[in-house]
Order: sequence, then structure tokens, then C-alpha cells
Amino acid sequence: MNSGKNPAQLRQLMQANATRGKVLAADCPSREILLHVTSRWGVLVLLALLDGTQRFNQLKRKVGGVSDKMLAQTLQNLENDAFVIRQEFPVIPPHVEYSLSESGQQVAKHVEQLTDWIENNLSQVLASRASQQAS
Amino acid sequence: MNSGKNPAQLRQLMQANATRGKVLAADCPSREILLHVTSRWGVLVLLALLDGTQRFNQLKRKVGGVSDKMLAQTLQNLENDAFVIRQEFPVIPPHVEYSLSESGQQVAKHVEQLTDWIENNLSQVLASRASQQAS
DNA sequence: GTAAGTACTTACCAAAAGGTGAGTGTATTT
DNA sequence: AAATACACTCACCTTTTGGTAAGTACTTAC
Repeated sequence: MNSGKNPAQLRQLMQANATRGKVLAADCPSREILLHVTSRWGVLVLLALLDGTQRFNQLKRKVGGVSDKMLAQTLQNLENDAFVIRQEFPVIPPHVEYSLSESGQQVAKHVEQLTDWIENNLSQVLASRASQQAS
Repeated sequence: MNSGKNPAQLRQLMQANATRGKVLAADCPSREILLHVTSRWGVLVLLALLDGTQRFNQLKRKVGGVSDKMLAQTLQNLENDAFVIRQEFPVIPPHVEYSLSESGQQVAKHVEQLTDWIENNLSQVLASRASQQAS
């Protein structure tokens, strides 16, 4: 029984199934959400919105390098996932405000911790890249 | 002075510059690292490696849906950033083991917290998506 | 009266990401 | 004798992502 696995392999297997749900499974619905959150511009938009409610062009200026098209698209994705709240004021010229929902704040904070770590350890990472560059 | 900004705007500006470095700047080198870590397969490979040292085909089976090509590519990216250690045994047939470095474990844990949050709150997110679907 | 700002969308194109299938050379398994 | 496993790479193709420029309808500043 146990398919001939040794204790170490069994422990690994059980731990994997216990701690992590099923993101590693190809058909897990978490994957799609994850894609939105960890997308190139998704990460940065969430970060930018941690500073509070902002308008479209404010965000565009804050998130360096983003285009109109991509900003609109990622905001729509995040809005569909209910991470971002879009409030439109029916005036002319248009006035729209974007902010994080409750759940949006929570994901954004996790994203922030990840990016903070990267920024703080950036020099080390860049150093190891420079040293043993093969290709 | 202060360019006509009110206190709230000033506070927001200062907080932004203090907490978050410069990822939001287009030319920030963190962005490239971030791309590797948050890439579609990068996230999942880091997660998989949290279970311990593993061989190529083990990883391939664990990370559902990944292709040979993409797995090799993301492993190489993560190795270049020194998050992943590749140990090759000169035997035939080939034997290669992949594991997380010290810094790899740290990023991977941040990634894990993010994915854990998404998995735990998945039902809520999916619910809000189903309700107000526009397009 | 001209220019710039507002929040986008659309059409078109380029670049990047990703999948598929084949191939490598040897060893073990069936 | 044939198949499978190992850790990849390569060439070819499709899909997705992303950038650019133009357009919208109106207002305010110059």
C-alpha cells in the first residue's frame, strides 16, 4: 500500500494538500482571479489605489508607463472581481472616482507586502543576477 | 506655496512616497523582478517549491497545465534572480533538483499569503462577479 | 478662437507569451 | 524488442497582451 512512497514523500504530499488548496490544479477558479491581481498592471493599480480614492487620469499619471487602454482594461477586471469600486458622477466633463473595496484593500495589502519585500531586497537580487549571468 | 494642495492631498502624497518606493515609476528595476515573480507560471512554481526540493518532472506534474517549455523558462528566470537553486547530477539519465534559496523562500511565502487569501475568499469574489456581470 | 483636460473606446499593428510536436541519448521496465 | 522516463531544446504556430493614434462632447483657461 501507499504506492511504495517513503515517509518523506508522504509527509510532503500531505503537507501540500493541507496548506495549499488547489491553485496548483489546472481547473481551479482561483487561477483567473490570481491572473487579474498579479497581471502586469493589476499589481501596480492596486498599489496606487492604496493611497486612496483617485480619478482615472490621476491613476494614469501615478502608474508610470500605463496606457489609456490598459488602465481602463485592468480597472474593469478589478471592478468585476469587486476589488475596485467605480463611482461615476453624471457631469460634464466626466468625473469618475476609483477606490478599493473592503476586499480590495485586503488583496492590495498582500500585494504591497510582496512588492515591499522586492524593493527592500532589490540590491541583493540584482547583484546575484549580475554575477552569474549565463545567457 | 505647496502648489495649492489641501492638507488631505498633501498627507496622501507624503504617505505614498514614504511607504512605497518607486515601483510605480516606469523605470524602476523592481518591475522586472516583479514580472518574474508574478508571472502566470512563476507564482505557481514558487508555490510548488514551498513543498521542498523537487525534480523537473515532479514540478511539471504538480503545477497543473504547465508545458515543458514554460516550466523550463520560468525556472530559468527564477534561477537568474537567485530565488531558485538548480542542482545538476552528472548521471545518465539526467537528474536535476530544484529548490528555493533563502530569498526564494521569503518571496514564495509572500506569494503564498496572497494566494491563500484568494482561495479563502474565492466564493465571495465569484459571487460578486456573477451578480453584476455587465459585458 | 485655440488648446487642454475629462474618461474613455475603437481600429490597427507589434511584441510577448504560450502551446505542440519532435528530437536528444541512455537506462530501466515490461 | 519496445516502451517509458529523464530534462530539456528547437521550430513553428496561435493567442494574448500591449502600444499608438484618433475620436467623442463638452468645459475651462489662455
